[in-house]
Amino acid sequence: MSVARDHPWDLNPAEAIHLQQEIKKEVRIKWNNPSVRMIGGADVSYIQRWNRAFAVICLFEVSQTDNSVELHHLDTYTASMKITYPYIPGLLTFREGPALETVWEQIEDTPDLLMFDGAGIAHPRRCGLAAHLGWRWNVSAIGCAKSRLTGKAEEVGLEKGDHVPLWDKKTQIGHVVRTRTRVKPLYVSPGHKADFSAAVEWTLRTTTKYKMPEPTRLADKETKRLISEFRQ
DNA sequence: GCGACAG
DNA sequence: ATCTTGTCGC
Repeated sequence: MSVARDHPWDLNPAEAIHLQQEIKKEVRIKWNNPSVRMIGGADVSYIQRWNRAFAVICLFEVSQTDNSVELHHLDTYTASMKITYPYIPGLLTFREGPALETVWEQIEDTPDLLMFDGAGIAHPRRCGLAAHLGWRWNVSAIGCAKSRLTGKAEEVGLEKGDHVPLWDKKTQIGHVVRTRTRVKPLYVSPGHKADFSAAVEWTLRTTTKYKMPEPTRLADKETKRLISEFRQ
């Protein structure tokens, strides 16, 4: 797939923050996908001592059955590269973006939705990983983070499917979503070309027996497999 | 000034 | 996120 909007990745933190503030103005949280036929899950793992990242996007075909869906794994695309950018809270995209984009460029068919392990607009400048890369690649994207970057929420119910809004001051930025009963909830937010409902619904629809949705869960598993192959 | 802080 | 030994449970 092609990159719709380009910009340099090697920005210092002040420049990166300024760019996020510009991108934020162009991120659209409107869902306009009548049918979802293909979903991608994206994730990155590292070998710390080699400063090396392993990025994966797993593609799934979606078959609708009533309220739930079935996912059929189609393809796994991968990339590995040296990491130069440090982890700075709020600037994760500048660390993981280049590796993920190398994977994205190998994909031939446009997914209807991309799911990321990280924040969408639930970010101090509304420009988390899923918002930034969704905008750059001009694709619908949502963020499913395992922990909170920013925002406040009421306690969420214990049952699978329970969810409460996540707020920054008086502005909603996402939801806290219980994807498995009595298991730590996810922090779900729209990235780009997706709204709050689509983010929550597709997160729940694609979650089966683990807390993470299958697309990002498989992508994570594949990054770990790449690392174990690389090590030996 | 002091915590909080996706991965 | 990674590193890292053991432990508990299906």
